[in-house]
Amino acid sequence: MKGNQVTIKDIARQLGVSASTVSRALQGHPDISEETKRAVNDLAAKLKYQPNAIALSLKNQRTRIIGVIIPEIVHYFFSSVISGIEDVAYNAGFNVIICQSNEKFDRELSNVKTLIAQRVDGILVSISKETIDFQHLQQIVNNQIPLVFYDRVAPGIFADQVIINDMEAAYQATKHMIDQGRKRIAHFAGPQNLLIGQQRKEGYLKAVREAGLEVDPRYIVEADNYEKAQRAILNFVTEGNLPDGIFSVNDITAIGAMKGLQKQGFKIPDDVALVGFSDGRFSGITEPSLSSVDQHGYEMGITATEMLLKRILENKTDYPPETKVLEGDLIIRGSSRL
Amino acid sequence: MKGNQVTIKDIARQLGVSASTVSRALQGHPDISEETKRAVNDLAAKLKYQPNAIALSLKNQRTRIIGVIIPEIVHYFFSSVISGIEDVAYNAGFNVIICQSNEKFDRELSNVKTLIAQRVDGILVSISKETIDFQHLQQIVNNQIPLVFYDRVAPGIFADQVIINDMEAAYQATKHMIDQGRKRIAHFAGPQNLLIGQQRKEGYLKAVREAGLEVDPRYIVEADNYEKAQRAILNFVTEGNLPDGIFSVNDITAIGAMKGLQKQGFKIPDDVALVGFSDGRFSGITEPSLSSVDQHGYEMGITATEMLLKRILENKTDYPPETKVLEGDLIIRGSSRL
DNA sequence: AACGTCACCGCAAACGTTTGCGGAACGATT
DNA sequence: AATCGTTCCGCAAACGTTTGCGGTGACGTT
Repeated sequence: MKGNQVTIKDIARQLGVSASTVSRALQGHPDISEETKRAVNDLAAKLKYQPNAIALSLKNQRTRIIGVIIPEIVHYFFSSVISGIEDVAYNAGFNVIICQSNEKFDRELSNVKTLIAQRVDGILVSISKETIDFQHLQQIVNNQIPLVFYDRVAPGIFADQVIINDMEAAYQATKHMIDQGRKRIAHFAGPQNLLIGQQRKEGYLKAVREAGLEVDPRYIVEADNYEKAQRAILNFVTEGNLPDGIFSVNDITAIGAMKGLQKQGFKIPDDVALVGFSDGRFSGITEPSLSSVDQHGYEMGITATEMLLKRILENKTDYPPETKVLEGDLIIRGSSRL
Repeated sequence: MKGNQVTIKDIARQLGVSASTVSRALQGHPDISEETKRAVNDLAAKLKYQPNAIALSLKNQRTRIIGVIIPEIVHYFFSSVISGIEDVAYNAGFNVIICQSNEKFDRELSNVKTLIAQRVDGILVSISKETIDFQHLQQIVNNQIPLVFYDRVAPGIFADQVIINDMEAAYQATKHMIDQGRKRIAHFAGPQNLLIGQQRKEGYLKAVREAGLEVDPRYIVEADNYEKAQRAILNFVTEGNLPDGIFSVNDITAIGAMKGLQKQGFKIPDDVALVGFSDGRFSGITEPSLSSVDQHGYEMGITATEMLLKRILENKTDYPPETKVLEGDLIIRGSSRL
């Protein structure tokens, strides 16, 4: 972009008319003669004129851009969400600016500032694992920029949100193993400052308690990635208290557990049943295939963006925030089926 | 964005000074008295003033935005690339607009128009599987917008590109199986209008020929996804000409082959060796784990963005295009090790 | 001849910011 | 008293576009 892009003024100059005439001609305004319209449109096509979206944004006070803050793109779930967002945005004529927080609070902060500076028409946020202060998000609301949280919401912020029914899904996943006769079920939990971490643990606890089983604190381990899962498995083995079922906060953790157990010579699901969360491309591929909760990332992206676009287009300032709860579907595969 | 965002004018009005004074005060211009500077900065902080990036873009004729066209986000390789792009862009103070072509030519066309209209400072493109006409990409060059292709390049367009040494990597992958004594090696090939499809096939052919093996056309199948691989396997089985090694154009195809073969009761790697391409998160997870070529998506994103930023920042119009070739690393795992 | 009615088009302002230039006020120097 | 140098600030233009308003000329009607 160094000044050689064609503008309305260029067309006007070459045709010896004013910029306003060109503008109106391009819009088919009735005030302009057919002859002029033809000349303008022909020249515009010849020069491959593209209206300057920046000038339009400045004039119209809207950018037709929506900003997305995402913890990490390289995750099946999150990239599915982006895909859903992008599809809906595209069909509505909106563009998408992606900002990755990399699970860092500082970067999330910077992302919010950037998106506000860019005057995006709306923002979609899933907060980072580190985020416990929410002033920057409040700032979005204060600036009257429509805001929708997806998956990981910020408590206390008056905004729309779309989540899945984490507790219920976690309950179903755990109950499923109990129904198969498992008695000592562990939970590999996520960060407890994230609502989804709390909810999934709650669901697990509910199922365990409801079945009259003992809640063993040693069976609740904070482990939310491959390596931590492997270490947790080793701990179980060395301490001699291996569970007979594990509900993990996500798939990659479950797979870490699977690989760890198999390395130790244990059989899945015979010795230990496994259920993950947020059904990724992995699940069908492991041996045995992994039971998991399908989190419907693509649908979540679609839903969140639709909610956001609704806010943007009807731009009402009175804000009765809405919460949409998607159902997570437990998909039973080889890792938990006897 | 409906006019309630704080502008320089708001600050100026409240302080009874002009907009120019506020602007200079915020930049620490020496013409402005310390007293005024303090007043301006205090008020700006209090009102949480954020400079309007759109106005700046219009004035400066640069947006500090780079546009990315990507075939499909929901792929480990492509999402890794985005991650690399986003990291470099962020550190350089640039934003990233993502456009997904969904492997459709029409959508790619529309994406290009959008990015030009948005007057992005540079564009990164990996072309769709359908793209055989390149005028829209030439349009980018004509508009003097810096352009870098990554992974899937467009022939005949005078622009930078970063690719991996597909032929060599494919050659190594195939040769590796030959070295292990395989004699009847098949290739599951990608679309041949994509350079990467051609190159990987070339590498395969080179290794086969070099070993003095016969090139059997029945062993070269156009199959680049899970389902097509499964069908191809079935064909092999029913026709009774099962290969003893398969080099696939990507991992998901290799995994389709693996699952298909296992379902038929064949042993991997004993009966058939498998090697995939573009090492994803999958590879370590299958049973047996999948040999693959690590395509270094994250590094590719970094390299491409660095090349692009260089073009943007030095903004020279004379264009000796550069091609960077990254090395793909063959990673040998259980699926091809005897 | 005076007026009205069209059809067609241009002027200028506005969006928010930066910046060259000019100018006011003041003290200091001749 | 006139001039000069500083210090500090405002005016206006520019980026590309849209749009209300006004203007011009041609033609028809009285």
